[in-house]
Amino acid sequence: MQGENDSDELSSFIEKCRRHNLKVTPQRIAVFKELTRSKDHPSAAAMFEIIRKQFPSISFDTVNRTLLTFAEIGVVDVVEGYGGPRRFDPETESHHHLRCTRCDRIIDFQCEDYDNLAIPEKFQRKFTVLGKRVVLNIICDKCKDVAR
Amino acid sequence: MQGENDSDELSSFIEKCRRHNLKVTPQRIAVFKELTRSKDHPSAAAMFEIIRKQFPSISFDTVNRTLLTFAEIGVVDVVEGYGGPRRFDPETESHHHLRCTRCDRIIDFQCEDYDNLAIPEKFQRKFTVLGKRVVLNIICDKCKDVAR
DNA sequence: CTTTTTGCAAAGCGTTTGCATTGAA
DNA sequence: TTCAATGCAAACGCTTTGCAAAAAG
Repeated sequence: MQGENDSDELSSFIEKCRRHNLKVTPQRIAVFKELTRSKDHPSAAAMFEIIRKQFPSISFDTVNRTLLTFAEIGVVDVVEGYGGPRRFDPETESHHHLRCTRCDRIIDFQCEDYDNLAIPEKFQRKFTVLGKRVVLNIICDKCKDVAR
Repeated sequence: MQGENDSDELSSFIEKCRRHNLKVTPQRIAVFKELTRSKDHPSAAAMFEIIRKQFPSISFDTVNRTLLTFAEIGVVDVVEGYGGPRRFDPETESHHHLRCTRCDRIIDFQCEDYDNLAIPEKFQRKFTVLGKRVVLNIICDKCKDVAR
């Protein structure tokens, strides 16, 4: 059953590539599969380190470019950062973020109240509103106890 | 009256420096004054370009380091970014952001409904919650009409 | 066969660091 | 007089670019 889901996801990914005239290469499949596996918000470098274990000949460059390409077609999102390397979010459905200001960990969460937040009408008139996100800045459980 | 506010702000800035054992240098004052003037979300480079007009001998380095120091003591915030240079927010009171996904412009706005959003109790228990922000992703008025 | 993608290397930004000099307190 | 801050230059990290070789369609 999990196998079914995986291959469904893979098929619709391949379909998406076709729609965008992107060739389906082993490298792109490897990056995609790692994205579906990830529950994190990895940088390109982090993705590269994981993927190269299974695919030693892949280059950092390809991983990075693939992630940027995927961001353009909506396979990943780029998440908000505060100075470090660009980070990607495999979860493209609407959700919200806890962000530890000490260690930069980002934790996804769902919240209906936040999803249902009204967007002020004046903004809808003036702009094209693509989406919204609530970010809660926190000091996470791991960092809270560490002396400074 | 505006002058009164300015010198009030300056005095409390100087006071803040003293509390944090920071020396009050002409460079720091120049950066601070430019911050109070700014309604934008400038990068260190942008701040440098503006400040050097009034203070030609200041170095990029000092501007950058000063902004980082100010971020530590709460004179500025670092705002969420999506890959470009780190950007600073002179407005440190609670507010929310419109963010154009095309040109990266950030527009501040106030919204009581958003300010009043409850923070899920489970997060308050597990973490130290420092603050929250709603980010609305938009295509801004200037970018909307530009052909792509 | 054509066109995109890959891997590599170099270049390009932006940020950070080390250090001698300067200046605030 | 002391110690932090500044300016400069070099180092560093991350991202982007150009290009020849390889692979997808």
